[in-house]
Amino acid sequence: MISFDMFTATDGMPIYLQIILYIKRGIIAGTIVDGDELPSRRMLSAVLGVNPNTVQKAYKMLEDEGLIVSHSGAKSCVVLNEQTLRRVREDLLEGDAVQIVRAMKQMGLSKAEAVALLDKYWDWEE
Amino acid sequence: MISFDMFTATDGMPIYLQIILYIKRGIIAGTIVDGDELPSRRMLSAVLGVNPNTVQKAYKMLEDEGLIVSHSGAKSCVVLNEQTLRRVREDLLEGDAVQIVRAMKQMGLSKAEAVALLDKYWDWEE
Amino acid sequence: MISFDMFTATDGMPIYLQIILYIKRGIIAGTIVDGDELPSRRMLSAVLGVNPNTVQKAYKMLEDEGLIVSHSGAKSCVVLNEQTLRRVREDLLEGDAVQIVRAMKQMGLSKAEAVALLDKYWDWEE
Amino acid sequence: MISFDMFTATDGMPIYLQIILYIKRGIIAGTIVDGDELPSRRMLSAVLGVNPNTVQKAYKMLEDEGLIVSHSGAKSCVVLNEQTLRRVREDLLEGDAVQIVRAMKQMGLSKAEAVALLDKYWDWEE
DNA sequence: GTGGTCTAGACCACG
DNA sequence: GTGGTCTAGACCACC
Repeated sequence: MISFDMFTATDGMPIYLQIILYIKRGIIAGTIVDGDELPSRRMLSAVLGVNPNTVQKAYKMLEDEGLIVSHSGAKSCVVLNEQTLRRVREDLLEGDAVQIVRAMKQMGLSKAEAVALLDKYWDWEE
Repeated sequence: MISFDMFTATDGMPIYLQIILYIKRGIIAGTIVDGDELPSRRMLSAVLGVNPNTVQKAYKMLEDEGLIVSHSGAKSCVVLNEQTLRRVREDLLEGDAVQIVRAMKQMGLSKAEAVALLDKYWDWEE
Repeated sequence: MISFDMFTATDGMPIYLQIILYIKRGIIAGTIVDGDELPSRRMLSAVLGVNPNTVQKAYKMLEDEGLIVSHSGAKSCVVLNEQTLRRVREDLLEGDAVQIVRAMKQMGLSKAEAVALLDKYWDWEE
Repeated sequence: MISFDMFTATDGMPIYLQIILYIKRGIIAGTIVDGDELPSRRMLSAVLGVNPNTVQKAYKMLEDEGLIVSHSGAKSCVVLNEQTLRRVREDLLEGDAVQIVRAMKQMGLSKAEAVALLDKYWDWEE
C-alpha cells in the first residue's frame, strides 16, 4: 500500500494535478511498482484533507492514461510495463527540470548559485 | 520598461498568479528595480495573448501588496525598498527551493543526482 | 410468486426506485395481490442482474411504506387493504399521466396526435 | 430566447437529463429553432432553482451531441439542420411513446383505458 | 454579463 | 468497505 504522508499543498496548482504528480514521482522513484494497491478514495481524501471527489478525479485521469485500473467495489491497482514507466520517467524528469531551471533563471541565479540553493534546502525539514 | 518575452504557462496555475510570479522573479533578479514602469495593461495583455482584465487583476493584487502604485491615467510604477525586496526574495526563493527539493526527493533522487540533473538542463534551450 | 421478466431500465432513475415502481405497477394491474410472496432477494437480484443489496434496499423501502412485511428467515409478503391500494393507484396513475401529458405537450402535440401516437405504439413489440 | 416556465422536476431522473429532454422536446415542437439563443447558465439555473453547474452539464452534453454551440463570453446558440432535427425527432418520439406504453401496460390498462386516462389529464392544470 | 473548471458533499451500486 | 455519479458553490478567463 502506498503511503502519502509527504504530501502537502502547493501554490495554485489544482489539487488533483498534485496528486497525479505525487503518484508519478513515486513511480519514478520506484516506491510505487506494478501491482501496488492505491489507497482508497476515502482514505486518501481523509489523509490529505480534501474531498473524495478530488482524489476520484486524479485516479480517473491516471486510469485514462493507463497507469492504474479501477473496478467498482475493489481497490484500484497500479499497472506498469517497461514502456509506460519509461514514458512517465522521461516526461516528468524533463518537465520538472525545465521548469526548475526556468524559475531559477528568471530569478537571475547563476548555475553555481542554483546548486548552492539546492544544497542549502536539501536537508531542510519542515 | 519591463519586457515579458519569456513568459510561459505553468501547469494549472491561474494566469494572473503566473504574471505576479513572473514580476516577482524579475524583482529578485534585479531586472525590475524601484521606479520602473510596468507595461500598460493593454500592451501586456496583447503580448501575453490574454485578456486585459486578467492583467488588471494581477496589477491590482500587486498594488494591494504594496509592490506597485497606479495613478489613474498614468502608468503603474514599481515601488521597492530594502525591506519589501528582502521579503519578496525570501518568500519566493524559499518557496521555489522547497518545492524543487520535494519534487526531486519524491522522485527518489540523491542530492548528487539532483545537482547533476540541474547541471544537465541548465544550458538546455527549447 | 411474482415474476419480473419484463423489467427494463428507465432513464437515469436509480435501480431500487425502478424495482419499487415495477412492483407498484403490478399492484395496480392486479397481478400482485394481498398475501402474495415476493421473490427472494437473491433470486430477484439474479433475475435482474443487479446486486442483492439493491433489491434489499427496494424491499426495505416498501416495508417502511407498509406495502410488504418481512419475517426474518421467511419470505416477504405483500400486505394490501382497500385504502393503501387506492392510494398507490392514485399516486402512480396520476403521476404517470401528468408526466406523459407534459411530455407530449412539450413536443407540441395536439390531443388527437397524442392519442394517435399512443395507438400507433400500443401493439409495437421490440 | 427560449423560455423555461413549464419546467418542473420529475421523479428520480437526473436534473440535467430533464433539461436536455425539455430542450429536445422544444426542438421537436418547433418552439426552439436553428439560431435561437439559449438562456444563460445563471439565468436558467435561477429559474429552475438548481445549481449553474447542473445546467452547464446539460448544455455541455447538448454541445457534444452537436445541437448547440458555446463560446466563452458569448451566449450559447442552437444549431440545427434537417438531418439532426429528424434524428432528434425520431429518437424522442419513439422513446417517449415506448416508455409510456410500457408503463401503462404494466399497470394493466387496456388501450381504451389508456386513451381515457390521457383524455382525462390532458386539460388538467397544476 | 458570458462559459469553463475545481472543489465539496451526498447518494447509488457493488463486493 | 470499494468506485461512480449528481448536485452545489466558488473562482477563473473572456466579451
